[in-house]
Amino acid sequence: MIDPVAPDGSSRRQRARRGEGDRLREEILAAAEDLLLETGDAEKVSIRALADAVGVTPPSIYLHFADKAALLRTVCENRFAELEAALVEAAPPGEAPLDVLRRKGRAYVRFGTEHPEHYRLLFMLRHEGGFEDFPVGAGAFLQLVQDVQHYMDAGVYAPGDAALVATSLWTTMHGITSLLISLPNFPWPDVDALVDHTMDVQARGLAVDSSGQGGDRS
Amino acid sequence: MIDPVAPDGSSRRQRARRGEGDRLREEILAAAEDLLLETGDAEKVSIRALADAVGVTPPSIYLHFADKAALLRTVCENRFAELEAALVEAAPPGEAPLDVLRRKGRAYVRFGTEHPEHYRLLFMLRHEGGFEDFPVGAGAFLQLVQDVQHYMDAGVYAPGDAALVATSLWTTMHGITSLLISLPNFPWPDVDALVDHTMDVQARGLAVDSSGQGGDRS
DNA sequence: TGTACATCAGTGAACGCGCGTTCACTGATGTAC
DNA sequence: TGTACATCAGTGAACGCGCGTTCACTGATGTAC
Repeated sequence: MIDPVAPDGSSRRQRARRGEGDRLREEILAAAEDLLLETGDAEKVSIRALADAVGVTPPSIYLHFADKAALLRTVCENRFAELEAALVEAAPPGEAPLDVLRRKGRAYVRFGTEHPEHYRLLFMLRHEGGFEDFPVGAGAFLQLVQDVQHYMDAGVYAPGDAALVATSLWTTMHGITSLLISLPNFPWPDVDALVDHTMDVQARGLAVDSSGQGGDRS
Repeated sequence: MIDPVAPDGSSRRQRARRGEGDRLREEILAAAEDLLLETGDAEKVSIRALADAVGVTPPSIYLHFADKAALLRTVCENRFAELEAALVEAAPPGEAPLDVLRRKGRAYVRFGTEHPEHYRLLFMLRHEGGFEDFPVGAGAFLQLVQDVQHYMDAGVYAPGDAALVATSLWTTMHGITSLLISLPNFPWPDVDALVDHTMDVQARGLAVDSSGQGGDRS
């Protein structure tokens, strides 16, 4: 028996048993997540780096993914699911609308600052596809639209275009998150204070009693 | 005299006269802007592509820029100056505060959607530096802080932390701009309507008469 | 219980590519005498 | 006015690198007889 250590010291992975080939697939995906977190640079996630991290040769990756794009798409989907779960978990049902907004806002921004390169992959690179490319993300967005509609129907928000309002809320949260990621050394105020302030301003602006005009004018 | 056309058909640039070496520098910068616009991909702006676009060999670039990073930094600075000019021009002095917000918001978003890869270079890639890296950008931001402070002093906005409010306004505009760039095929509402709505909500949320609490609670 | 064989999870070497950058050089341009 | 020469704007060839991907292969694992 030969020690499974290559001459250069990098450890070589034990071969999966028959029928357990899918194990490598999961290991590759896990390594991609780790690499994104460790290097903080989506460009460093190369086929070769992944193979090295898992302890396997580059061609092995192609046993489990058609190409690099397919691999990254899978990583995206997993992260999207995690983001959606974080948002659902952040606001237990039955809470006051304004608190929901704050909580979800904070959770969204936290997700981005804790996994900056995952967030970059999801929302800061160019994605040509529309909704259909991100079924999970679409679900989370439609949930937000429904929430807004619900608040409008309940008389908490002024009546208006729920999709427009939801889009505005989402882009607002994204603005904070993505600039924190891109310009980490900008003289930021306290992040929670920024999120809370921004959400409060939005909440006041959307509330029925905030103006005599009743919703936006478009 | 030999025709200045290479065998492959690409045109070769006429050599600058003595003392006019800086002309190439300007041509390189112009080519970088063009390449960003045409390809829509900041990664395509390579030393080789630039040299080719200008009609020169790659080493010539190094006569005018220390390295690629220095070149891109110069491109950034130029674009920043243009963004700042667009913002100043968008809102002539003496206008009503709410209109100023709308106009500047629209101008900011338009700058981004018209020059997406320039915008990406400025705000969607990771920049390690703080204010000092972008003196022009810092100027534009401080201007915004002053505007907000001015509106607070004048009783238009509720009193509060002007820097916090300015940061919130900026991240809000950035959120719309950058998501439009990253996800062009998302089912966006009308962009102007989105900007106006978002700015109106912010304006209402910031106005003195929007709540009994008087400003943010932080 | 023993052996031939099909299957499956990988390997090893190589492909062509584009990249940033360096180095020794060339040849036109202007200047001094 | 003519010529030698310094200067300056570039060239041409090459460096080493890491990348995604392909291809023919190997060798351990389980199964059929």
